Amino acid sequence: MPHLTKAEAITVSPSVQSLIQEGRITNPGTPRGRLLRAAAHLFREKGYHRTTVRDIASLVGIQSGSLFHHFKSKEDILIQVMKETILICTEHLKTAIGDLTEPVQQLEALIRAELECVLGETGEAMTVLVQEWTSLSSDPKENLMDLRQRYESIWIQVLASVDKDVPLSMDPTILRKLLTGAIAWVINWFNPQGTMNSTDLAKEVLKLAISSHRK
Amino acid sequence: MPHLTKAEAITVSPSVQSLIQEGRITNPGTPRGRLLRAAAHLFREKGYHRTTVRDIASLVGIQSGSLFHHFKSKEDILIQVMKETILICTEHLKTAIGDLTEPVQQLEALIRAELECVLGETGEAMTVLVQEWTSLSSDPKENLMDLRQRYESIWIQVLASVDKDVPLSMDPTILRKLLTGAIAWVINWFNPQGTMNSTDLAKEVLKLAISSHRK
DNA sequence: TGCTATACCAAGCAAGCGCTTGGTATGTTA
DNA sequence: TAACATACCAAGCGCTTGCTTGGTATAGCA
Repeated sequence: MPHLTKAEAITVSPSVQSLIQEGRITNPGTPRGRLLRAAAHLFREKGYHRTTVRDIASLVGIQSGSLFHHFKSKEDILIQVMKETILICTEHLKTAIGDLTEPVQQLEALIRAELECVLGETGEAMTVLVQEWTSLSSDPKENLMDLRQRYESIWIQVLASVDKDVPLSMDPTILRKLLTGAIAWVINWFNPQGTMNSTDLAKEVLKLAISSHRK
Repeated sequence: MPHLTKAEAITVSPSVQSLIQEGRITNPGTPRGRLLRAAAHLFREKGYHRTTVRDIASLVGIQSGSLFHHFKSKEDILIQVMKETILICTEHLKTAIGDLTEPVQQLEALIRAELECVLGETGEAMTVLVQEWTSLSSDPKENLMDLRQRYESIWIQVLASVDKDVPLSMDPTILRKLLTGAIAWVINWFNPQGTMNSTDLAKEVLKLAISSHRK
């Protein structure tokens, strides 16, 4: 990400495109959208606190002060990044399931989708979302909590349907929390350019969840 | 942790006590030790970057400047906290295995021990250790990497011996990475005061690892 | 052509940050 | 008892931070 200019073509998936058209997320072609992309990138690279507003501004080629024409504070940027990240990832989950009917296949699709979200451009935002949770004021917190809830409900629903089919090793709620951690952590060790791709990794994670083991 | 005074009795486990006597970690009764404990506590509570040297100093009741009599920089404090945390947790792993001979029992003991480390006082330090890894200069990094390697080798050894006994669902190296994430994440959702204690949780995590499932 | 909204710059302010300095009190050793 | 090491204080320096201010250029619309 050398520099974000107006000329740069922004390619997004169809599902994200519909989110833009509905006005649910910012168009990445607009100045505001470019700033959000730059912020997400930097948050991921060096974390929220070590990223300065000057860093973000210079990445899109404007002065740091001009940034506050688009956002009312640095925290506001974080909130927007978090919000749009959840929306995009929720959309990814939905399209990943698509018209798959087999529960286990749905689960594998969910795992792969979440892996790609974590490894993707806004990966850090998901971690930051938890890590910086305490530093948010309560108003945006509720909004985000609601969005996160919808995201999680997709998981719980699929896990429950898998459970009826192939008994899971444990309660879906706890399993989901453990999987969340396992998946979120891959950002710290997994190299998508290595011999193993995200599809392979998804199959491994699936093995964690599905097992015929029973106490 | 209202205030750390000299008078306060410091109770530590026998294994940690031997580490102190060997001079491998700082005595928590000394000023330096009290500062390290305060720092670990604050790093866990609000992260490394949001913790100021003034925060740490005021928690032990000294001026912020006096802190630099004991440590040459804030980063130095982080390094020491990381170092001692790994040493203590490695010791916990060893004593957890104890004289257990059954590999699966050893694995369960390891899981419980790591859970207690993560949920314990220095829990954040383990996360910070990864999160702030990039902000360290290369010299202390190598030292810490070596300590971490020894910690991980205990896990890999036990997992390999389990594999011979009860086939694991996947390669021990990958399994360990996934488990690391699952366990590290519990800090974000698990309440040790709830109906489920860390021993129960350890049994659940064990189920993730052990299964008769094979592709 | 004038009006307004958008997008930005140049300059800088107030607060907070890590860290330094010069000095003091206390206890230990020679 | 002199010399020294340890543990600290009081004051503040230089820098970075998020953010503000007053003003300008451009474009669409009336």
